[in-house]
Amino acid sequence: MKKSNITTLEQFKEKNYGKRGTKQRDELETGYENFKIGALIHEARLKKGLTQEQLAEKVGTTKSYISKIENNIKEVRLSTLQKIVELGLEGHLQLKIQL
Amino acid sequence: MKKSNITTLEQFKEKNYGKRGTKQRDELETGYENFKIGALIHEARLKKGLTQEQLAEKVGTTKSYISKIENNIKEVRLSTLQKIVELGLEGHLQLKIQL
DNA sequence: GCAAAAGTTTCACTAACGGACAACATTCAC
DNA sequence: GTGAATGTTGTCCGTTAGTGAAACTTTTGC
Repeated sequence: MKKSNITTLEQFKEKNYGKRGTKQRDELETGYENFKIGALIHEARLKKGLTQEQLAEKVGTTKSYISKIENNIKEVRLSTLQKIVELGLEGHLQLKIQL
Repeated sequence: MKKSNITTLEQFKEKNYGKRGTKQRDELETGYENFKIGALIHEARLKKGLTQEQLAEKVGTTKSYISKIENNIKEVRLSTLQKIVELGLEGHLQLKIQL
């Protein structure tokens, strides 16, 4: 495990993604493209300061699967994506259609 | 086809969903839940004044499948949802994660 | 440089699901 | 009521999302 002068998760997140409550810190969005979902999850995971293994455990899957999703090797099912976001990232998934 | 005093599609859409450019007319969003995606597509389709069959044809699928999606009998694949939104509804799909 | 942690890739496997097709039901205009 | 248009439902099948474990590579701390 990497050691640094940062001791709390909050410090980590604030340093890398700004203070809590800012859009930059709390919100991640993308126009949908297959190959961007991986990046979305990847970023969200880092913002939460989690390793793939930790995320996997919270969701009830394996780190190898998380890796494949982040690298867009497997397409995620919407229901699985929801599990990852809600259980793993403790966030909320939102869907928007612009006509 | 139902006949009425409305003669153009634009009139239909304006009457039922407001003027172009308004949020009410152009935007549909939902916190992700399985059973809400159907309603989202259903609403978007009506806003566009399309039948299930017309939508299906534009996307390259069948009306029976569209029906099942709208009624939440089948979960849509993300890639298929994208096709429906972009090809069928001529809209744009957006995905957001709230942490 | 070394070791440990984190991430990637491969392989084998299969239950579950997406999506097609055709038949059926409903709604609507007249 | 009747017929045409629209929407729903049952059945079926090929594809694939997801598992699990192991081997491998990259990154990191010291």
